Amino acid sequence: MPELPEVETTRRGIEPFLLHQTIQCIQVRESRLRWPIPKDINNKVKNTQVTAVTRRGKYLLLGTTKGHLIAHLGMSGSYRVLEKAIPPEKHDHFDLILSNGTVLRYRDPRKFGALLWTEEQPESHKLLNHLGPEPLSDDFDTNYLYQALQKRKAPIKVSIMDSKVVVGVGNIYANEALFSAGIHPKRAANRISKPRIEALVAAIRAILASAIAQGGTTLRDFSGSDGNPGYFKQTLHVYGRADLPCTQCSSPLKEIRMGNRSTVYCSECQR
DNA sequence: AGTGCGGCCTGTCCGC
DNA sequence: TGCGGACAGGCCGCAC
Repeated sequence: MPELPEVETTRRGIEPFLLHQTIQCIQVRESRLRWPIPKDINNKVKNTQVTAVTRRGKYLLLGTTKGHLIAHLGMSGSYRVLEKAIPPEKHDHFDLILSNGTVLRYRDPRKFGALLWTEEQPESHKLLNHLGPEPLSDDFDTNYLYQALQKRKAPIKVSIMDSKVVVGVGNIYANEALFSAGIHPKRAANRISKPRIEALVAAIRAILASAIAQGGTTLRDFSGSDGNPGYFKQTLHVYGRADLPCTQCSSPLKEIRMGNRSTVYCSECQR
């Protein structure tokens, strides 16, 4: 389940192989992803040059001389770089083939990922134009988050996972950030004091930044490997630890469902 | 406009 | 040991 750090690690891993290279074609074997890969995508990208490899939220953006490829890893997607084409395996849904022979191969068992094409500015695209600030940018600060939450009486956990509020905070890191900030996941978003919001902003930034830093060290070489940055060995204090002792106070962690998602917290440390 | 939920998909795990 | 079913989860798109 790629969270923002995994997506950023992927971006950094594939960028050196793609930048300034010419796309020869895209070979699609399975087009039925989250949305169908457009049938004419190959005509669009053929012979274009990659001018930028960027990220917005959990979307990867490949800028070319004619438009942008918008990619998403969904739940189980991964890219790897091959020096030359080798026989695809199960779930290897498409290859982006460069004119120098390098192949960017996409694998995604659950097919929740996406590959789309747009000729408008990607930030104007329907999938991106509603997105809130990047959690690691200067736009995401205490004042911003506090203001954004004032109209929301939904639980804080649901709110920070809403990409209109801030992008890239998935279930794992939402649990961890709330534990770190000492905030109960069910607390109404508009009933949290500014100092506590400040702690939450700091927690979100710290956790994501640390995971990205570890991704950078974990991932030596995107070429040849399975392309999966895998799970960072980052210590998870609550996620996946239901009924185990709190790392801070030793009382057993509780698990509830919120919006059909696993939510783990310490009822002593989080209020 | 904010909120809640269905649906997409398949590997993994659990209970019988 | 085999098998069916629940579960996991990002996030859009729709209903309320």
